[in-house]
Amino acid sequence: MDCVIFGFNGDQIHVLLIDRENQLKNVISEYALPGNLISDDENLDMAAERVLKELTGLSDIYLEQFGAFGDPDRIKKKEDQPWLKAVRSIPNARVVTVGYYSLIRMSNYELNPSSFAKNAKWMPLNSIKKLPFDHLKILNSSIEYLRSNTKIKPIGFNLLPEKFTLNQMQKLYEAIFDKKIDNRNFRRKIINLNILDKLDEKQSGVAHKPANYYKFNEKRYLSYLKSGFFKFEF
Amino acid sequence: MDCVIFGFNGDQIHVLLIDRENQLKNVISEYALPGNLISDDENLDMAAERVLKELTGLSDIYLEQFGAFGDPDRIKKKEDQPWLKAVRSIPNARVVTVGYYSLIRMSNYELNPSSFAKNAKWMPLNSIKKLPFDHLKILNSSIEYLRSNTKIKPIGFNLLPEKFTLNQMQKLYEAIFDKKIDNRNFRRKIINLNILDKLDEKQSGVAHKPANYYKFNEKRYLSYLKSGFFKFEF
DNA sequence: TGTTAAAGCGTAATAATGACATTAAGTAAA
DNA sequence: TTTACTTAATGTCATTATTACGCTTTAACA
Repeated sequence: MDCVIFGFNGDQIHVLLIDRENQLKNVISEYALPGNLISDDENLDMAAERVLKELTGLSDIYLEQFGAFGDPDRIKKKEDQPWLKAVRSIPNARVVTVGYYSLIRMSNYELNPSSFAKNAKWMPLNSIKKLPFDHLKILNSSIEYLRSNTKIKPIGFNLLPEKFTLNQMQKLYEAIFDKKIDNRNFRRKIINLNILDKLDEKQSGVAHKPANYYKFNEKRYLSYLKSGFFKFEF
Repeated sequence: MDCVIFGFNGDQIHVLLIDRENQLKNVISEYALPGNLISDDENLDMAAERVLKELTGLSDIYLEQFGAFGDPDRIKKKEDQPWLKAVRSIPNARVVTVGYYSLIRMSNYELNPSSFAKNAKWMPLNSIKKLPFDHLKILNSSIEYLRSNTKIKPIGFNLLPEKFTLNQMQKLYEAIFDKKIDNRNFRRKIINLNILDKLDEKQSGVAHKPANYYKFNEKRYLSYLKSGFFKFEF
């Protein structure tokens, strides 16, 4: 099971990668998607939750399965062999992996490091060019999934701060779709969905007109998240 | 790997189920989703294609992965034990399965039976109440997936005859969404998508105004199918 | 030749979308 | 204290999409 953990810092989408064992620094990429084997007494979702918890200390986070990957040669790259030999009891065993993706608030993670955390790192999505095994394929697949999901389900709850401005939210959507959005149309659309509550609070200390803060109306957010439809395109 | 193979007969959605070994007729449900283990030299998609081919003789059919299922107790139901013992070398081994779904023209299948085929059977979706293992869960998940997919991608290419009337197509959509659709609005919408070519041919022998036949414009159909957006709701 | 049944056209009211420009509210610098 | 700067926030119009309908057409068949 492998996890693609997306985070947002107000500007760019990032992905949480873990540093592999130190002695293997000579392999092409030292960073990989966090993942783990599934133990006998847990189901797939539980395994994904466990990895996320161990890594970030967070639970109750949005987590969704987006695909299974089982090319016979997914662990056959030459440069991956040393690591496999060091870590796996049967290095060449056929392994099928299930991909999960999660959306988390980067700041949350930075505030709650856990045992694993010192070996993990946020990487800007755009800068990730190499990953071991088929992790690049898995990552690309997760992005595709994230995009098409974002078109039909609300997101942001786990990516934005508790209170946020509409502009921050717009930036998030722009980062995901890699596309500029008209601010007036964005506002109209997001507000008409009725998933946001306008707070009685403004930015302060900024050298321009302060923006109003909003928060998600959790009830409506969740009902959209489940029942599912929703069209969000620009 | 398990396959949910949907078929349409002009009226109801059906699912292709296979009869399990004869000696086990005393188990609660004799029919199950077709599936197979994945062999060492094939990837997941290939395994699904193989099962579909063996079962129906068809290839080049729409086939999509919709999820992985790995509850530790998915093969622990009491009534499933005799079958497992008879068929599996390690009956209690933890097994994760990957679900694929496929859409095929029922008539095509009936015309091209193959080795397996005599043990397989089309069941109307609505009548399937019991299945072994977690196959009911897998089936339900596939239906959900089919529905939400149908909202954003064209379907019908593999479910309808080569030539079909708009009414047949409408019936298909009505069957999938289990909902009546206004015929005038349906027509307008589907026609404006530009995925249909109107043929110079009509129904004959019907006791009412004969309907025009249409076929899919494969090029545009495929481009929608891949690039993906599209909104089809009523 | 009239009855029946589905095909297929049309339209009017309403809702959603896309494209576009200006004013408002703060800080900071002159 | 005035001015410059920066981002927030709002409004409108033309176009397109949606919903909810009614009516005419074309065949078979009695």
